Formats: sequence, C-alpha cells, structure tokens
Amino acid sequence: MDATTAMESLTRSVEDYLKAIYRLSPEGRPASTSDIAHLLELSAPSVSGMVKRLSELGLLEHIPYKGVQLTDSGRRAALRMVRRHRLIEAYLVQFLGYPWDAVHVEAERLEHAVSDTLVERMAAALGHPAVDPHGDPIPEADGSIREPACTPLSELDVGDTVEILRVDEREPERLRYLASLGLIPGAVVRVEDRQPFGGPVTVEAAGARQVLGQELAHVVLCGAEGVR
Amino acid sequence: MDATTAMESLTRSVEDYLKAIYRLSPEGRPASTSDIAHLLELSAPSVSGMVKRLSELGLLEHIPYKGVQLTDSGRRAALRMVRRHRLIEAYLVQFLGYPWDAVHVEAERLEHAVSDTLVERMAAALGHPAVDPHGDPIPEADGSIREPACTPLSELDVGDTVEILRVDEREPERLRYLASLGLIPGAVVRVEDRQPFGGPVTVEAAGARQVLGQELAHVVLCGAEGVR
DNA sequence: TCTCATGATTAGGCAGCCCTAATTCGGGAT
DNA sequence: ATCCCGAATTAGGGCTGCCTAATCATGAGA
Repeated sequence: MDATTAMESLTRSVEDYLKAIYRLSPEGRPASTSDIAHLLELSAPSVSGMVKRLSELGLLEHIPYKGVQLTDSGRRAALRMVRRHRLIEAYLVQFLGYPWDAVHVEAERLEHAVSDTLVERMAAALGHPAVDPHGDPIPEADGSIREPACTPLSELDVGDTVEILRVDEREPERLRYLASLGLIPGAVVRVEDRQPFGGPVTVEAAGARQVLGQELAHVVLCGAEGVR
Repeated sequence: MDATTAMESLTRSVEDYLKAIYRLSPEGRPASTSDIAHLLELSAPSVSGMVKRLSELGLLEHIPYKGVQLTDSGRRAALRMVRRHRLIEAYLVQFLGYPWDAVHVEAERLEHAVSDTLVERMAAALGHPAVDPHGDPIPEADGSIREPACTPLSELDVGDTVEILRVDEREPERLRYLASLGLIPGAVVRVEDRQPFGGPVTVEAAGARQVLGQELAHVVLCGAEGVR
C-alpha cells in the first residue's frame, strides 16, 4: 500500500487523526491512544481501531500499548493539513474580514475541502505569509516548517521586554479577551510583576497594565530574545 | 422530525441528492429514480434507499414507482446549496483568478464546507451579484430565485441578434472552447446561418464567424429579446 | 515477586451510504 | 384481457467510523 499515492484520497477523519497525532508529538515522541482520543473527543476504542488502519496504510508506526508515531508520509500528510488550515485562517482574516477568534472553526471544515490549487492561490494572494493570525508558522508546500523558539509569558522574568510571537489558544472567548488587552502577535509587552506558585503575571501592553492568570499567560508565547 | 431544524446538519450526500432533485424538476415535475441515479452517478437501488430516508426526513415527497418531489423545506435546502455553489464560483473567478471552466469542481466540494457566515461575506465582497460566471442566477439568501427567460442558440432564427445570458455546461474542455470563440455570458452574437435537422449554427461573435454543432449550440442560452 | 490500577485493546453493535442480484410493479403492445 | 419490458424496489453485503462493555497488558508499589 503506497501511502504517497493515497495522499489525495484521505478521508476527512483520517486527516483529522494525522493532524492530531502531529500536534501531540512535538519532537517525534510517540502519542498515546488516550491523548488522541481526548484531543479528537472520541472514545479510546475508536482511536485504537483507526490507529490500526492508519498503520496498515503506512501513515504511522504503532507499538501496541506503547504509542503511535507518524511515518514520513504520515507527517507529510499532516503538515499538508496544517498548511491548509493556517493559510485559510490567514486568508479569512486578510480578505474576508474575519476576526481572529472565528477563523479556527471555519478553517477546520474548509481544510478538508480545498484543492491544492486553491490553497496555493490563497497563499499567493496573501504574499506567502510565514505565520497565521495566531502567529503559528505556516509549513511550506514542500513540508518544511520552522518553529521559532519562544517562551510562555508565564515563564518570563520581571523586567523582560519581549515581542508576542504566538498565541496558542482556540477558544473564541479567550482570544477576544486577549485581543482586548492588546496581547496579540506583534505586540511588545514588558513584564511588570509575576507572583509565584502559578500566580498572575502583570504586564504592560499597549500602554496599559494588565493582570493575567497563569492559564492565559501560558498560551501567550513570546520571543526568546528581549526587545531593545 | 423537523426538517428545518435538521437543516444545519445535513450530510454531504443528502445535500447532493437535494441539489440533484432540484435540478431535475424545473417546474416541480417529479424526478425519477433513474434520472437521479444517472445525474449523481449512483446505482438505482442506492437512490431508492436514500429517497426513502429523505422522505422520512420530510425533505421530499415520494410516490413509489412514480417519482419524487421536493417539499418546501427540501427545496429551501436545495436552493441554499445552489446559492453557495454559485457564489463560490463567482468568488473564485473574481478574487482568486480562477478560469470559468475550473470553478465547478472546486465549488462542488466547498459548498458543503462553508458556513453561512462565509457565504454571506463572499456575497458582500462580490457586491451581491445576481449571476455566477456561467450566467446562472444566484438564489437570494431567503430562497427566492428569478430565472430569466432564455432561448438556446440552437433555436434562434437566422438574423437574430441576441445577448448570451447563460452557458449551461460544466465540462472544462467545452467551456474553454466556447470561451475561445467568444461565446460567454454578456457577449452579443448574430445568427448567420442555421442548418436543419440538428445541423450546425453559424454565428458572428467577437467580430468572427463561428460554426457550432448542435450539442454546444444547445447549451448557449440567449436573451429572449433581440438586441438593438 | 505479586497485585492492581490505569490505559489499551478486542468483541460486538449501529448508522450512513454505497453496491449487485433478485424481485415486483406499471403501462404499452398484442 | 394478457404479456412483457423497463423501471423501481427489496434483499443481502461491504466499508467507514463511531459507540459501550469486556478483556488484557504494563509498570508502580507492596
């Protein structure tokens, strides 16, 4: 079974599994059945079954009771979906006036329906952007991706002045809240205070002081190097 | 079972059936099982089965061995898909540089994936167009549609000068050929000659004489009234 | 080394949608 | 009035992809 040939005809479901597994194995570490099930909101047996099918398709490597890893063709297919997703998000914001909190849901459906041609036309219209509206890097068409080093706001030191590079969050409510505080990619913030034991972080952003709980501070990813 | 409530959650397959049945019953005349099967490239038993389900869902009326008709909610759902399809086609041509022969296939997949919001944003970006790139009228969001009277090029008389309103064709090859002859919506043509018994039609279009077989002449739909 | 909780897998089912083969219906021709 | 052909339907299967319930492997701790 040649997975590369089958690439064109992957099921919506299969594409979602591959994307999920990609997301769950940052450094190629294996993903567990239950993590996949949780991320996709499916039962563990469903995942077990699909994992078996996908490994027979050559899209992933499965060591029973251990975990799952994407093969090369699996990762290629996953990255293709990630590229689509992020380009669609960027396009919706840039050309159709979508707010950044609404694009994820829309892209989640569209990514399975667009053709390669359409994706590339959108990329061209956007001027081949490097990142999506949340600052997530967009994989190239050849499957390469550069993940810039970044640090969660929650781990910076008082006095640090940094640029926000990414916001790793998909819930619209939270995204709107963060935007209302000026905490969006490209913004420069200074850490004014940070309480210990998971306490809140106080930052200065857009000329105002903002206090941010641990949970939100954790998804705001900042440039590793200080600004200025 | 309330079909209106279910509207949001229709299957891709169901949406295709409804669109096909809508296409096959111009004046509300019933569509036959085999016509539907032929249009969707499915077997007759598959259609029989789906027809049963759809009539149980209240989307259509089925008289066994007679035919099938859309109910109000069925037609509403079908027109919603038609609106999506045609707006997507228009958008792809206008904003993403698609040629008119390539949009059908793309729209066929996208129409199932876009949200109402996205459709309306595309409509707004286009300035709420009345027709798609092939001249087909775009139903309003409320489900109303105005089909302008038109006559196939194959049925006009020698000497008639008319505007091309629609081109009822989806095969890319044929669409490209017609465009290369200048036979696109908006073009004005004069019938120079017409041979009997399904013979070719000669027209003057874009300052050149073109001879057109019956098959193609049949899909080029012209304004009922002559021009000038 | 043995036990046992946790997580993974197998067993068994169901719904959506498609198929081929077999049967039944309807209406025109005899 | 009957026959018969083509169209439609029913019968019976397959595949995907999901579920719950039951079973089983693994590794941490006694």
